[in-house]
Amino acid sequence: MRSPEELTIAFRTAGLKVTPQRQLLFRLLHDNGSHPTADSLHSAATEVMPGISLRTVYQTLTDLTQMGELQSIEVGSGSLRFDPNVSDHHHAVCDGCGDVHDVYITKAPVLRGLDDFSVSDAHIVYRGQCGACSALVAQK
Amino acid sequence: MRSPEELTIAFRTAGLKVTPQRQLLFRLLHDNGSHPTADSLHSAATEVMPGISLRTVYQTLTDLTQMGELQSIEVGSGSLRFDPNVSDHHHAVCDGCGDVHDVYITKAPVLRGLDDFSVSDAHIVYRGQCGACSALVAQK
DNA sequence: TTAACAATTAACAATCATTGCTAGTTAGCA
DNA sequence: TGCTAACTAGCAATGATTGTTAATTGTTAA
Repeated sequence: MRSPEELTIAFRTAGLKVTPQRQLLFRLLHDNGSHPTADSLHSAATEVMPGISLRTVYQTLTDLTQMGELQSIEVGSGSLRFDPNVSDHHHAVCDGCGDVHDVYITKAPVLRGLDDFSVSDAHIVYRGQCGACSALVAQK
Repeated sequence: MRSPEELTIAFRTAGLKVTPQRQLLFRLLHDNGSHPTADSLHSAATEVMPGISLRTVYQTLTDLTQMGELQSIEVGSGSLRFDPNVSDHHHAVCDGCGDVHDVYITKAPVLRGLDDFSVSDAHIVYRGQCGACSALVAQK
């Protein structure tokens, strides 16, 4: 995802308006590696701007996703998560704490059973235990 | 997933009861490669047994999943899908018709960025166009 | 700088998938 | 056959997300 300044230009160019609410969300999302949900973003936004609507957060997230500035991922936590990292990567979810980590593939998997299907995208979700949670389990 | 007959034994052994509703669902799921949702299964079940509750379908799906007879997958369609194929495999989703296909990996991907994370499971979702949908697009 | 207009916001209702609860029914063992 | 725990159906409740709308506010062009 581009910087708040660049997004401001991009939104205006697309005929969209740049409001204080959106600028705040641009800032909260920029370089955010926590893979937040709409709700957690709304909470963070409320700290700075009390009264901001959850609906507005959803709307902005949808806009950003449609513009390709944000990637939405589903990791089985019940709600969508948003990732400002739109490079080609995958995710590892800790079954202990639920945290989501970025993962990169250096060699793509070899497939069988995809005859007659043209793949445009692939996304891998790894599950397991992160370092901190492994340590917790081991100490018990 | 095992055969309806084997599941009957397994359920009784686990202290669970085998009702007509459950037997019907065992049959509807056995060798079912359509990756149905709870709702589509309920529709199919209703054809045979009018009045069967959606709640009962959910309950049985949960039981089967907990017993390891069923795998539940999320492919971004809004609702969970269930797969009686519990072998180690992945899925390809057609962006045209939404159909889900089974995919097998012959060589696992090589990773970067997973230091300090122990992986217990990985699931890949491929997106693209199935053969039939590719043909439709081409003819336009 | 201002007027005009389309886009946005907040609030609230509505939807969809799923789970919780409960009274009545039933499978399966003794 | 009778008992009891498990199951079913029905309905309420939840959580995430989207639809709607009246009032507000960016943005652009004069």
